[in-house]
Amino acid sequence: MARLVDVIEEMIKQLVDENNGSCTINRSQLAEKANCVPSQVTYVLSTRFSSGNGYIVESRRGGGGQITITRAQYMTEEDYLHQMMDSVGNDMTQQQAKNLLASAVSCGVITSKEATLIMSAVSDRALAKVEPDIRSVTRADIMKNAILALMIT
Amino acid sequence: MARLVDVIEEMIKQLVDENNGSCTINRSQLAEKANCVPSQVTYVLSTRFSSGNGYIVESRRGGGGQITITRAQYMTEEDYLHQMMDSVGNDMTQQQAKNLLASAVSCGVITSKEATLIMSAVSDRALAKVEPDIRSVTRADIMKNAILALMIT
DNA sequence: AAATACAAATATCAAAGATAGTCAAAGTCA
DNA sequence: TGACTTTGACTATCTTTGATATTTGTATTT
Repeated sequence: MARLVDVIEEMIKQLVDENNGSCTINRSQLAEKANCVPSQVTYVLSTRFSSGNGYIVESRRGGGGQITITRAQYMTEEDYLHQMMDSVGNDMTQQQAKNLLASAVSCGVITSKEATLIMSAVSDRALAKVEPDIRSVTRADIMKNAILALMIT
Repeated sequence: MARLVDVIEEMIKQLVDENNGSCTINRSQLAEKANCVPSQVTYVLSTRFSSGNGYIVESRRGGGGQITITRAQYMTEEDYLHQMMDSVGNDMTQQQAKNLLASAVSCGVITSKEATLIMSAVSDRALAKVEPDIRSVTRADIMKNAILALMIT
């Protein structure tokens, strides 16, 4: 009963790992392997492999079309944090925060302890008493401040 | 004729015990087992498994959604962090937060980077959009979650 | 060679489905 | 009476699916 998104995310990460940080896939073929519709792959790419997550995704349509996923590796810590900052919009869900931090940890930009700390600060639990309609905005504010703190330390 | 809350609390605690201090549940399924509405589970989690009670609760909505409950295991700086936790009341000013963190740093319980991180999360700036009358309460909530995070890392 | 038509991909977007959270009203108990 | 519990309707978030749009390569026509 594993989530499809997790399965696909894992498949892509493995391909990237196996190929020295970059892989090229055919969307329909991958979808067939994962037994899902092609747009599901697009969804996974946009939620788990965005630039805020430290990946570059390039694609081409038409005959012989393909998608190339590259893990950004020659990025300085400062650049990474900068991208991270940019990818935090006006608001942010708990899940988005978790994904963002997980990627930063796996890139070695922050420690898992730091990630846990930040996550604890932006969790729904911590923000329970903040009015629901500004919670996501507050989460984003806290996240941005935290990233800033990481930059200057 | 035990109360529902007690039944559910016991079920969850047993699961946590059986699984090495951490378990993942499906809210609806647990509710069905306990023969109650799903929101009752949420109620139990918020009244009996709060961070003040030494538990961390994380959740995810949507397909394959789930709730993970983890019991905090205190480590070497247990006493200090515990005291720290106790000293955070219901609410907390920015200055109080700063003082608390400063002493923790000087005791070597946390690094100054960690302190900066936490401070950034509870700063007035990060909480600017939270209504003033619940800002201090929110700050205290975040601080308690952060201390808890330090305990389990 | 340029224009056109067609086929072969990927992208987009919105609806439907699957969970969990919120909130307030009603119930219960000391 | 007041604090805690129980319930359920409504909301928020995340995933899955599929119809439609867009882009690109290639074959065909002029």
